[in-house]
Amino acid sequence: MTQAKGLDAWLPQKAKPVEEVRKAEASPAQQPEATEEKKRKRHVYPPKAPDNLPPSYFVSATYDGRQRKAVVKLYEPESGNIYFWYDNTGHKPYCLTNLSPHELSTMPRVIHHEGYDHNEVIEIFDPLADKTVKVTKIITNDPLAIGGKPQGSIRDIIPEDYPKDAPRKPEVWEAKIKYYQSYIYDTRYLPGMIYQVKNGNLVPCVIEDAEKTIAKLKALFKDATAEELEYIEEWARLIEYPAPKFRRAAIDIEVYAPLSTRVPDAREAVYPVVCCSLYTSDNQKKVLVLKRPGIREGNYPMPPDSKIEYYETEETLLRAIFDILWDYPFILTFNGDDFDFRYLVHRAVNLGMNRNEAPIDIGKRVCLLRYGVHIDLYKFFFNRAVQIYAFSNRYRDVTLNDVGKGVLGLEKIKSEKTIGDLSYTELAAYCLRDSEITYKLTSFEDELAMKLILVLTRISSMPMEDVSRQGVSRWIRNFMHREHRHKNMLIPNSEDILEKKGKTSTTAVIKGKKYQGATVVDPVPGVHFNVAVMDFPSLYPSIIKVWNLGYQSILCPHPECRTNLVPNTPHWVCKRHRAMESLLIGSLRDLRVSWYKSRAKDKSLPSEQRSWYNVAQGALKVILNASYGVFGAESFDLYCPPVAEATAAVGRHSITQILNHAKTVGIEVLYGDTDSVFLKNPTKEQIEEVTRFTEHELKMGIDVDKTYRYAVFSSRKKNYLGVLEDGSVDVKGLTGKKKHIPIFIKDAFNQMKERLAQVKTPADFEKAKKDIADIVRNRYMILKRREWKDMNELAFSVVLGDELERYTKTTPQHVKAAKVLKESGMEIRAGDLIRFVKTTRPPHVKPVELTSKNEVDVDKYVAYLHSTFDQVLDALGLSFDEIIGLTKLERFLA
DNA sequence: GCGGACTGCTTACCT
DNA sequence: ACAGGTAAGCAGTCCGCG
Repeated sequence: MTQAKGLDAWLPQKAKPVEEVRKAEASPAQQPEATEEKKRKRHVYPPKAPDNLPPSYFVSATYDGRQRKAVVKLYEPESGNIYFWYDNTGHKPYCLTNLSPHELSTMPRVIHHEGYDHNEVIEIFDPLADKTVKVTKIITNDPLAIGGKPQGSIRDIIPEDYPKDAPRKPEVWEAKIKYYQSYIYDTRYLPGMIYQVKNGNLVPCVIEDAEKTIAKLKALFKDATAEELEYIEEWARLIEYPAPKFRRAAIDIEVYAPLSTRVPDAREAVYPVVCCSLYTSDNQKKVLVLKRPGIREGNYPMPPDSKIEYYETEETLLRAIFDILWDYPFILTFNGDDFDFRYLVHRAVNLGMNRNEAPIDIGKRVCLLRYGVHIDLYKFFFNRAVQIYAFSNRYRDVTLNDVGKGVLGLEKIKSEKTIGDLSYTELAAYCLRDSEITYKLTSFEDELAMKLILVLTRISSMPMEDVSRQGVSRWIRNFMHREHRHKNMLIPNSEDILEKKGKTSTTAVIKGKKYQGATVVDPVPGVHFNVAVMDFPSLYPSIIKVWNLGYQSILCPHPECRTNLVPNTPHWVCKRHRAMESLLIGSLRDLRVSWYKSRAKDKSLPSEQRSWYNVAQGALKVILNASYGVFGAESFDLYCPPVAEATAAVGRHSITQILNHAKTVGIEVLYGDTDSVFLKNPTKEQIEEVTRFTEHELKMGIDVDKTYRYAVFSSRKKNYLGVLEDGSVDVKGLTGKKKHIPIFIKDAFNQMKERLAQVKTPADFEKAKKDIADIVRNRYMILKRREWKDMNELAFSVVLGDELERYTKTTPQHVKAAKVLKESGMEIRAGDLIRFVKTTRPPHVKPVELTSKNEVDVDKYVAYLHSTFDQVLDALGLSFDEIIGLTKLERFLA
């Protein structure tokens, strides 16, 4: 390890002027102005890292087919450039097999394979067999020789050519790992971390400030074993090291299309690219526009300090765009994988340009850049885990408009016209807004999104391109794979885990599920004052830690472990060895709970640092929340159903124990779900008793998460309303909060919510009840008199979960409405939000746009209002029918 | 032929 | 392509009813 120099410039904790810290060793970034000649050259030869490169971030790794080497993309933040460092360790692609070298020598298609290099016998620990074994390592000169070709890959040849009557099954391991991942694991390089090139070698930088913090933080974990502490330290290093400023550009293109209802096909690229906007971290706001006959300039207002550049031909426009892609180390798009970049490449080819002029590599699903890192924010914001935990559901439709609105409060420019009808300034403003939103999605809250991607890059050991596109199960798989390689453990094949450890033994409550999940306690209906909510922080990760769960440890081969049973299951857990997953997940959990959660809230820290800790704890939350689920997901490479089942079983056992204990010490439990219990008006001693009991009996921490001034329960599970001491209101599961209901009803619900927030004592309720009755009566009258302002208020908005033609079993209302829209010429796709109104005449639904006031089925809306409010009203002792003035007889008849 | 009881499908939510 | 549990509304089916 070497000491970093000149790093202070991008340490968030020390904002010194750049000049002050710039060291005498000149940065290689100071390149002379590129001439046309040089520009063309760099299109062929990307910038190679010099023998000595100042501290730079490992942002990506890939395989260079021409040089047959792994290549690392390094981002040097002072110059803002990317440098390519080519492997100099001689690392080669390989896979493992149980066949002996002798057996391999009888397989000509393997040993005479054009990519085959040699083989050697190695010793490795087999986690399923729980012993060290000898396997043969097949080394090749080309990753494609192992796998990836449609036919003739070694991983396919071995099972094909091995004698069928042989006594054992031929096995091939680790043949599906991408080569650059294999390279990253074996070299122990950590993507996202800081490296220097010294005399041609890539060496890690040590950041003293971060190391000091790590040393300090380690002291907090007094109960941790030495092994656990090592893991905690490694995770902490990945998170404590500083982030750079990311020099980046958001881009967006517009394509001329004769029909406004259809998106131009990116593979055909028949229409011209007419516009490209650029919004960058160095404050460029630029729009490149194609000159076309008959287009007015117009005078649509452009943002100040933005500028328009006109291009006479499409070729020159495309070249200018490609130059941008050679300039910026990070390029942001919204759906660039599927549209912008694909279109640009095909369009360039259609125009007769040389394919290599476009610095874009097109894959099946992704488009990567030859030079920098392309981050497609559509993919990142589409990620469910990111959507829920990192952006707390602030958007729901993954469109630029909706994400921009939900996260930034910034929307697209609305326009009724088609691209061809816009004046130059209208087009430019429209296009620029799109890249502005795209850029700001990464800059808001102190660059939260970029930092999140960086932290996830480090945790998962994946290139930034991959981490921003792939799901949480890939992140988890990759850090587990990394750990296997670091410990010289064979990475088992999924089928072998399943075969050895088997399936599940409990019965799920829900038909079609694989095993039984969490317990939900029946709520005690009514209004309850002073409710303490106690919960286990990260229950499932804690269980995985405390119970030593992992695919190796569950149902292990040792006889003496068979008595170590998981409650309510026939599964036992290993007592001999610590499972790797238990260590990885447990240490990550402890670090989040004992360090990052509180640091993110620590007001004594500078705000930049607090925001960094907030990013970190959010990233850990995303991963921890998924860390149990992945074991029950077939798509996960270390899929092991008994592990998932055991985790859930211990969870049920834990909450049940608390319930029973609370009963014996006389605490009333009002409700509980998975990892929480709601206690009615508990004394301090009672809370202490519950805490003591769980820590002692269950070996897990529990705390009071929040206390409600009062909470309202109906008899429905996962449905309640709680008012916190500061007057803020938690609404859980109630229809009034669901996003598909008409605003007309939601508004009334929110009025009620606000009124309930005012209630402080049981006595306050009487007045509140009258006001709530008024709110309901008012809505009812508006409906009956058809006095609503706008049809949009009555629209239900439901997401079309699947393509229209795939609804074969039933035709739900939103599908009926979607079909009507399709008839009228609209393009309807899975994921679209369908807005419809309930009408009196069959088929009883109509898209909002097509509905007039007199068609509305008012009674249906009254019924919906009724059911929405009933969830709260019965607990308050109110009746919807009485509020709207029905007599007892009328109610009986109704 | 109609209506109620029932099951299944679909979406949105909770942890 | 992380899991299971719950609520709600509607679509579709079955069965009884002289």
